[in-house]
Amino acid sequence: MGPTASGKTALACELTKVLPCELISVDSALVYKDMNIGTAKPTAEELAEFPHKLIDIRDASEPYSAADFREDALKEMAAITARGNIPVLVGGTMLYFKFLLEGAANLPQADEAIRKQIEQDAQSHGWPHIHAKLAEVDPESAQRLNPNDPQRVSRAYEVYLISGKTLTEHWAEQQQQRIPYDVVQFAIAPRERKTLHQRIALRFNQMLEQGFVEEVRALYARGDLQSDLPAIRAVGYRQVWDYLDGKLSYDEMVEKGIAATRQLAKRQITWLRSWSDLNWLDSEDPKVADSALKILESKAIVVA
RNA sequence: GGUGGGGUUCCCGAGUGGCCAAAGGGAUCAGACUGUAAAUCUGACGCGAAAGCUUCGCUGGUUCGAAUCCAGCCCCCACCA
Repeated sequence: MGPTASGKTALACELTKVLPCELISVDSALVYKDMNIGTAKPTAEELAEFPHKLIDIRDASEPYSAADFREDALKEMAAITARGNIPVLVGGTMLYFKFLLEGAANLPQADEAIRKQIEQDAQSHGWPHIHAKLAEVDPESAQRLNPNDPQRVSRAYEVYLISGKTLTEHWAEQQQQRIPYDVVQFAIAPRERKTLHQRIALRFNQMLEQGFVEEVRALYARGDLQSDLPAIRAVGYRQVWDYLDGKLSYDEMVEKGIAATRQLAKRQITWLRSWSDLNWLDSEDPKVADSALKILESKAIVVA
């Protein structure tokens, strides 16, 4: 795990060279096809040499969720261990890691129609109004949620409308579901925030040189994609989309794209700060892979 | 050289005598996170633990009191020459 632009992919590939392991991507953006440059997806050559599971498994118009991920990842892990290999999960979507490690309540799947209905209600009466309605059925959730948090308020209310049971009730029924594997967790990041910021800016500019705008233009030209889709809201894609829409100048797009990436990285680091049982690695360590291997040896996971 | 507009806290930008350490936005920092999570939301944001101290181009003045009024100076922009 690690913030964006910290060198996760490179490290994972290094490890597969020396260990009998197979890679599983833990990334909410890499699941989408035709979104390669802006997601810093491993290249076709890299993927040929180091195959990753759970990449390119959705069209940009299709939703994917943390629960989908948990299910998919557990399946892949079972298959990999059955082959006698070690599953290596690489990525920066911390909620996915959390779901995989700790499980989640048995909640109803998102319902587009109901979501739209709530959205419209909010449009005319404001989110605090929805929050108030939520408070009537699920005061505990309402208490916990900020009235201005459209996503969570909507979800909590949606859960009730779909299942007739509140989020609070679902949570109460939740059972412990620790992941059935021995887990060694690594976090990789540069020691200095400044270094990470430099890497992010450099990489964003490289993406542009590699044709990022053209990649988004192709998605834009399809005509069936909307700016509110999860895929199009991804960091960088959102800004280029706005540029193509004429809402941002090119320079503004670049500046905002880089800033959004920094903010993403910051949120990822916030997750990791309070994560338990982490082995921290330094992005700038030229021998990170060796450092990681030493830790694995010390835990007798791998024999030198 | 002339006329007009302008210089505000990291950036953009409001503020025209006290209610101003100064609206709002951005950036940044910190945090939250249970089926959208590369999402969404929250807090801090001149210095200081506080009392308080120092800011609105510079210098001086008017005033009980100035970012706001006056004078001079320095820069920027537009138009004229």
